Amino acid sequence: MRPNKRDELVRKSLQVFYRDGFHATGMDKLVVETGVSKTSMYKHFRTKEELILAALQLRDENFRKDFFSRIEELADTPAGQLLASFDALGEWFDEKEYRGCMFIKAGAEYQEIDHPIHKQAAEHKRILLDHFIDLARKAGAQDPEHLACQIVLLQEGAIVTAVFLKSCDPAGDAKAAARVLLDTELA
Amino acid sequence: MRPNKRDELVRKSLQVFYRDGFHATGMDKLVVETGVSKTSMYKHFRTKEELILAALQLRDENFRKDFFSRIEELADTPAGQLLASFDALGEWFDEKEYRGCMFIKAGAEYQEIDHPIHKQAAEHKRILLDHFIDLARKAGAQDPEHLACQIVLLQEGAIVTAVFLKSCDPAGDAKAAARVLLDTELA
DNA sequence: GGCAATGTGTACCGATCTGTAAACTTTTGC
DNA sequence: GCAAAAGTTTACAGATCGGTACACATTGCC
Repeated sequence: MRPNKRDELVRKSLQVFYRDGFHATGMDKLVVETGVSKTSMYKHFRTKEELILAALQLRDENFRKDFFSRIEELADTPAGQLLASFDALGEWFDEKEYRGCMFIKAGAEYQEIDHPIHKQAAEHKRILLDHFIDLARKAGAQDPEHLACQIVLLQEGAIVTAVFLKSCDPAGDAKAAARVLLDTELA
Repeated sequence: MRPNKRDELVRKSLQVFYRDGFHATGMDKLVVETGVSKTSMYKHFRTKEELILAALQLRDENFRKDFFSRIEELADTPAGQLLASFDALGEWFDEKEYRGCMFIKAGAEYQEIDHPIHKQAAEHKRILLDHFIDLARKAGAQDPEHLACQIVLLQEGAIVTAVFLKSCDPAGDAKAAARVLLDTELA
């Protein structure tokens, strides 16, 4: 089984885009950082945009897999998993390579709502929300959608705040808030 | 009192940066959009980065002035103002030019924590947090800092979510969550 | 062995990037 | 009224942008 060059290209491009941003990363830099020749890149992807979309798709798959499986490791009840999501986020924030959410940044650099990159970022957020709506329903919430939206608001807020205010404890504060909301909703 | 060209340049550059992003906005585009010649721009600002910093400073001043004064219009008690912040955000989200938070986007495009632009964005967030800590204290919270952090998490989450999930009601959901947290903290 | 797929290096295209030079025009203060 | 300040146009420098052309090397498979 040979290591597919295409996958390697996407995997490493993802790292560079995450570290340096999309507009700030030129194709020449990717040639150096990925070790894949430009000719080869353009055989796999017709444009830089297509490469970005592939990188975002990989990120989406990896993030959801890691995030959800970590949550399930940390708790085994739906309500517990809703809360455990903040512990999983906290672990992420503590990684020294943490640079915020790739999809928030993608949406920030490609702002037109019809832009494929923006739409892909929005879809990622939508899938996450749906997952937590499902968890909220299983937890027995009176209004699962409402509760899940609030949980997601706290998650997004923590993700953003963890970038700017390292002195705070966004994951801890968000978890405490989520616990109050959860108790209120399940009461 | 002649309209200062420099201020006009910063004001219009701010709009373009907000609409199109920082890396995606070249100086030549700014020449066209602001009507100020490039030579004149570089007389006022030695680099593009300095212009961005000036634009962010203007944004910081305007945002805080508008946000805080709107909050005080909507409520006259500290607790009421904490909640009213979400109504003010909701009004902002409904503007058709809404494109998310300028400082989140600045931090996303300039990610190194030592970068002047990143630091300026972080400072803006810090000032906002301090303001809400003050409000929480005046509202009689047991732990003003903790409550304010949670309020801010909800605000940031709503700001981000309003970009991606227009179908939801981030401001309303966040306000409802804030009310629960406030009642718990003041009980 | 041989062929096709997949990869490579290098050189290049036109456009755009930030930033500068020089000569000229308008506005402003006194 | 006049000089300094502030603004303008035009042109350009050097680098980098996304993307392509072409000739050559490596690999997997039968």
